[in-house]
Amino acid sequence: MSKKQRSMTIGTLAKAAGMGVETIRYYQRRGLVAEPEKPYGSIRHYDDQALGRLHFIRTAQWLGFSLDEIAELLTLQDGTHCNEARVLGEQKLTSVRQKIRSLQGIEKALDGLVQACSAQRMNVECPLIASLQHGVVQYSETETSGRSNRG
Amino acid sequence: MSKKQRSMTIGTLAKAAGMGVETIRYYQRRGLVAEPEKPYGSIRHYDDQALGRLHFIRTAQWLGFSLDEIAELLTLQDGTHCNEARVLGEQKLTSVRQKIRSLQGIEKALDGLVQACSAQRMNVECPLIASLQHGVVQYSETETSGRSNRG
DNA sequence: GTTGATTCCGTAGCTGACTACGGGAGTAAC
DNA sequence: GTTACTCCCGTAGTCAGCTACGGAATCAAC
Repeated sequence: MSKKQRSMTIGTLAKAAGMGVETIRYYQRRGLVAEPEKPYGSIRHYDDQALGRLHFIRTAQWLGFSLDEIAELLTLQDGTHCNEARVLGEQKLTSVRQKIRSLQGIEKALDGLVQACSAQRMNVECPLIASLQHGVVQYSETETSGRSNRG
Repeated sequence: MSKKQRSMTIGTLAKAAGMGVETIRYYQRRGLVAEPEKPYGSIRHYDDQALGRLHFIRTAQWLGFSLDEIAELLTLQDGTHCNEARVLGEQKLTSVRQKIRSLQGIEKALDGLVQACSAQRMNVECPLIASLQHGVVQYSETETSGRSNRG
């Protein structure tokens, strides 16, 4: 059960984790990964636990968690806060499903417009442009792309 | 067929379009909407065409177009470039469908984890946290959320 | 004719997640 | 023992799409 305990420099660690050195240093500044002690006048060394932490972050990011949320997840890391973790997961799941619904609305609208464009032959007006101009597209106010997608 | 040609100040226009004055001025700087002539020592006035332009931008944004892409769409505005517009629409449609697929993968993974958390009763380890730690979640490398979603 | 809101305009700040730069120190290869 | 890479560290820049600030001019109401 004991993984080999490599001792890596930050560059090696970055390569192993598939990310840049600067990214790791950025996570350190954000407090997401620890900065190991620096031997007197030497260079820091990282072990597989550090690598595991980076995988944790990557996977959580993929699941849609922000770095702030990941920091929160990491405080629950001892595994004894399953309820809290589950709540965070459920919230994320809700927002993911919301995004999917929004995107499906967009897909439908866009598909209709593209198909109308393909069908159009001799008409002067382009259906896609026309619908943007005249507001034919009806969208539900559940934003996904475009403005204020940083909330 | 003639819409009433209101003459609006930028504030009124902003209200009508449901956006802030600063946003409109930002679009002007980006060249997305024109800045009307300013009467000698007076204030600029906007008509319904300007409002239409803002609706165009909003709707295109909702469809997933960036402001740069919208600028491109606006050059096709005369309606005679249906092919070009359709190609842009198809590209966007492809990326929207890609995003949906990614999100569905995420939804599935997250749903599994949340359900495992709900089912878990006396076990010490939280399934969500554990899977982040040990990399149980397998994700396809079609990124949607998280890192480098600014490409 | 004064108060108070709005416009004008340039410039600067915000968010999130990086990414780059620069200069000095440490380390590895030959 | 020199060359060339890598590390360290702080600070600053990037991207997209806004949002805010500040000071002067203009306009609307009373």
